[in-house]
Amino acid sequence: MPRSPKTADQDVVKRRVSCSIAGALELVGERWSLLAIREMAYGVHRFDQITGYTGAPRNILTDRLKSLEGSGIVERRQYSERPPRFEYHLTAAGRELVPVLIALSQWGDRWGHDEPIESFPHSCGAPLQVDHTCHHCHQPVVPEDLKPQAMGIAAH
Amino acid sequence: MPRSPKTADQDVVKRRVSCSIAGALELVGERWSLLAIREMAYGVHRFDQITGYTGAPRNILTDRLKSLEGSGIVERRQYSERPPRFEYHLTAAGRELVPVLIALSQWGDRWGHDEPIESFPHSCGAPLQVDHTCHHCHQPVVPEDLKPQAMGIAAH
DNA sequence: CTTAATCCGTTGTGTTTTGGAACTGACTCG
DNA sequence: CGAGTCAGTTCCAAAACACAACGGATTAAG
Repeated sequence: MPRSPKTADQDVVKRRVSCSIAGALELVGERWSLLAIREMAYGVHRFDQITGYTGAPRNILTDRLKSLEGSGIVERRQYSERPPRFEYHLTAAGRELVPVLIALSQWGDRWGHDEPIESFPHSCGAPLQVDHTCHHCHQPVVPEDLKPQAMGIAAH
Repeated sequence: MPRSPKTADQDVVKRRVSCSIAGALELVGERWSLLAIREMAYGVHRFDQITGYTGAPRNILTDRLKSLEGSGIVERRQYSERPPRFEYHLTAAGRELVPVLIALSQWGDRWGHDEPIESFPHSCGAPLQVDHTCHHCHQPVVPEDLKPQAMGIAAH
């Protein structure tokens, strides 16, 4: 019986625009953006190096860096006057994307289709494996925590 | 002086292909993919509902779901025989993307350009704020942990 | 029985975004 | 001078995208 219990559907669009995930993806969800951010997090700050390491086409990277700068994620620092040259650095907002990168990398380690890669070592020496815990109750955050009644979703 | 200390640059491409972040982005980095995954994590499993909530064009969503199914992130379950109808569910791989979604949403809450949104409540009741800690040493993971000597990056 | 509506797509048609490669320009080094 | 570096820009073909319309299968309403 393909007939659902009829949910209010006027606000179909409301959820989309007022969602932090969609909002984040609007700023960093385009191709190459997160990879460029990864490079800067690694400590790579020069245009040519970023293109080289990410594989991003130069013109695309130009665009991405420009828009990331516009979003306050990247800061453009001039390091040479007379051939005007710039370095790209993460702002505080950019640095706070690192958990996203780490989460992606952990997932990629486990489920990516490429050969198994050695993961980063944490500063403690052990291979980094991140636990996600609630700041308040210190319990691990599980997938079901994303499935809340919040935002007026009828239970399906 | 725009002159770097000359680094070996033959393996410029090596890093890109052998990176778990890039690998993950190849599978879920396209537009609408993560939003569709978000919906399934929320418990929304039907085509029309997913298009409605995400705003993704139908044909694009068809593509995305197909490719996510091919990557083993989404499972297509038939729930009606004679008008053949399907539901889309996350696999284990898909469910493990939830930390990525949560990290993105936390970032979006703080830095997204839209109006401040109320965040999810955790199951403990408090507004969810996630701590990222090393599974071994239980220390918080900080941005600098991503900047390692690993992967043969010369210090810049 | 006829008409409308739901649900899940597919097709068709333009627009936008990409990717790749070549080109510019201002230097630097030997 | 000639080769090399660095950071872009420009050009163009190819791919991805958005929108709207169409379709078949079925159930609900009048």
